[in-house]
Amino acid sequence: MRSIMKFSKIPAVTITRLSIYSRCLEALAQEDVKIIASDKLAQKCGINPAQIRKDLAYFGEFGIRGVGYFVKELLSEIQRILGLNKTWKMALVGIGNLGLALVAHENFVRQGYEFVAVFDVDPAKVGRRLPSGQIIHHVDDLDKVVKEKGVEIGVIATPAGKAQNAAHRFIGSGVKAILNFAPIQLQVPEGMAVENVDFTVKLDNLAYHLTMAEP
Amino acid sequence: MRSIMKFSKIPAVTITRLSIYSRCLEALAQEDVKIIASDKLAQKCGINPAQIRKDLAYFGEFGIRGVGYFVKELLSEIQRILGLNKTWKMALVGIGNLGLALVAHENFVRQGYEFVAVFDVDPAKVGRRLPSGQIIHHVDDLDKVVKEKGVEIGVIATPAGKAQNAAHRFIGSGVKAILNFAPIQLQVPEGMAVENVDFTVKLDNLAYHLTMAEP
DNA sequence: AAGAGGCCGTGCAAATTTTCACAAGAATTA
DNA sequence: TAATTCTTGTGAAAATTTGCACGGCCTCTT
Repeated sequence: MRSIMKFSKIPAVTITRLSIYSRCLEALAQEDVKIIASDKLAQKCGINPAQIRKDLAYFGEFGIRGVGYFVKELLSEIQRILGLNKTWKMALVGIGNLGLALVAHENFVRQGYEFVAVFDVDPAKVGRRLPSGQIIHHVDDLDKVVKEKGVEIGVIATPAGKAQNAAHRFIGSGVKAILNFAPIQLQVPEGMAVENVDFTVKLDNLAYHLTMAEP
Repeated sequence: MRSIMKFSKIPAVTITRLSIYSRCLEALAQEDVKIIASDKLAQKCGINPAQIRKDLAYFGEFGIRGVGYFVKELLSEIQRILGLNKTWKMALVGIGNLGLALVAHENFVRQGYEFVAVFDVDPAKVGRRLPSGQIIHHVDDLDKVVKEKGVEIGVIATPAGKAQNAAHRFIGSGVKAILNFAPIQLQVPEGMAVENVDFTVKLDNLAYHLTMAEP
């Protein structure tokens, strides 16, 4: 199955939606809902029901006709598809306000993501230990520490000016995926996966909406 | 012009890209670049040059054939389109690690966004003043304070369980746009704009990529 | 002043993504 | 067992989005 999937192209939006479905299913499981139909799930997610069924169809058949989907089962299938049946090791560069908040964020751990190393350039910070336990390393040691700890995902929470440099270090140390909070477009080689989290882009969307919606 | 635009449908992705162009243009202005061609800008943004020209074409003609775009001029036009020629007033609910980081984040101010009020439910927090100056109000006073201060955008940084409640309060007080950091799909009435910032969705994309790219 | 080279704006085709609509399978009832 | 009622999985159509390719305008050179 995996080997087939690997060559068929699945839209990025589908993966994003799978992730959203999993959030909804988690909530449903919490409420002790056993079975759900695509219509109901769609309503919860604000998505067309056919879309849900089609997204799932890329990966197999998980429902029962006339019945729906078993919540727990579907959740677990989606998590398997996304690759969440393991703990992913992350490293963070940039221990500012945002960086600290990220490390302290408990959602990550619940979802199977863990910060195993943190870095900064500020000599005043290097060597200190965070409340969550990690010792702050200097960015110059990134390559060494990343390899030692087997980091798989790099997280960049530096100011914009330092972000590309951080990216280069991650690239050099063999990390293949980067989550970037800096408001710039990182230049990375083919095959690297980069996801940007840019609050101000989202705010700009809202500002545009408000501006257009005005009377 | 505005009144024409209001009825023609512009794709949400276009707005998002405009926002990205503006980040790139800001960087170029910083480097004192005066003029840029769509090809160069496209390269910087990782986007097709025709796409850029087409996105801009929704709103007018901003370039000079045979020459390119004046960086500062185009930047200012895009900012005008997005509605950034004013300061937007935001309110934050949820003064946890993430909330604190957001309030302290200097990028917002630079981009024309300002937190004019902050809220929490924790009695231990209510009444205290943040380093950035805002006094923490109780969420029960949200309606009153939001109306007093003329808040236009609500930001939710609560745990998932409290997010829908926060949204209801914003809706009730007449706020028409919400930036949601909680990992749930908010239920809101027609006409409200909601943008979600969900780190773990982005991480799931990376996890999927890494899983699929494996040998 | 004419010619050459560069780049924007845009019609049109291609590709992608979403949505519809229905056959097929599962449970429930008579 | 047959009829009824659900809801999935999926082809095919519709809608949207992207990318090409070229006419037209601008500047610079000769």
